[in-house]
Amino acid sequence: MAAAIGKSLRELAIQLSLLNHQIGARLELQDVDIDCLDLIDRLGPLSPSGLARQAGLHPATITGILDRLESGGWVVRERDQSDRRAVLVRAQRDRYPDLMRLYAGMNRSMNEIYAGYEESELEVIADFLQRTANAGRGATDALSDNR
Amino acid sequence: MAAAIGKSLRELAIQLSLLNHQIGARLELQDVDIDCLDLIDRLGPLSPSGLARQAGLHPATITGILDRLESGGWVVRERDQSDRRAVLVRAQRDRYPDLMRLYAGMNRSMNEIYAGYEESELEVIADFLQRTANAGRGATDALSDNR
DNA sequence: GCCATATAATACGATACCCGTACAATATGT
DNA sequence: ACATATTGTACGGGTATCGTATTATATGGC
Repeated sequence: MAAAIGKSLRELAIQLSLLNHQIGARLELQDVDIDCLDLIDRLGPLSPSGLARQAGLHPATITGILDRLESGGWVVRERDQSDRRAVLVRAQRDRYPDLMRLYAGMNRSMNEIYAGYEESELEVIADFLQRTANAGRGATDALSDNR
Repeated sequence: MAAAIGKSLRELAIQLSLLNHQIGARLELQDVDIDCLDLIDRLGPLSPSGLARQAGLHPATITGILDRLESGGWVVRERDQSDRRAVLVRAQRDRYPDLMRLYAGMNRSMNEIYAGYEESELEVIADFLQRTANAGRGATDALSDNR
């Protein structure tokens, strides 16, 4: 059973990655841009260097990514009040509908899937996904730390 | 609860994507290369054009990806017997240990997670993941079809 | 307060990637 | 048999990523 989950998980990973790619193409963004936008949205306003650490990318690469995201109106760069060298990147919520429209098909399918489960089962699933995401973060950090 | 799952799912997607990136970097491969290798392994020997369709990429892009995968010994290109224009790409299983070693950390964490669930719960989870992967494929296809 | 050092973000240039087009080889249909 | 379609790849252009250098600001020692 563990093997079946592993298999589905890998399959899920690649499918979500391909979906990400398609959505990125529609918005004239790279897939990594969408990833970064998600990180910015989730981890709140943060600095380019902080984002670089989270995404495991070179700071100079982040500059290019932010240029694209900013010129598309997805984020804004603000001066940090307390440290005038620093920049705070903030997601522009009013741009969200454009993203959600592209996720609409996926969301609809997911709602149908949710409908087929008991609340208690959904709880188990949510917990599992959270644990798995944390495991992914741990494994990623371990790889990037050990050089 | 559905919202919690959606949140965790997005988080999981990005974490797995970042893990993919780290692993790709260790193997001197692009992230998309790993995705393609996975597709080749899962969908069996298939043609470059078939792979291009599955991955939503331009055929010429696939050529470059296969060049990298082949020079690294991850896949081989074989002539198709029945159609001499065509090529069959086959994954090289003897290269798998090198991949698994990089996934070792993630696999260990996953095994710990599995251990915390009943068999019946794992069944629910496996089923959910499979459905979600299918939903992802459907949503991706819908986006790439509609232009 | 002053100066050396550290840190943040980005500009710039080199390398590599992705894709549109062209092309050679082979298959298919009339 | 010959026109057309299809497969895979070579080639060139535009662009992304990253290493390094640079500018601006912060921090710590004296």
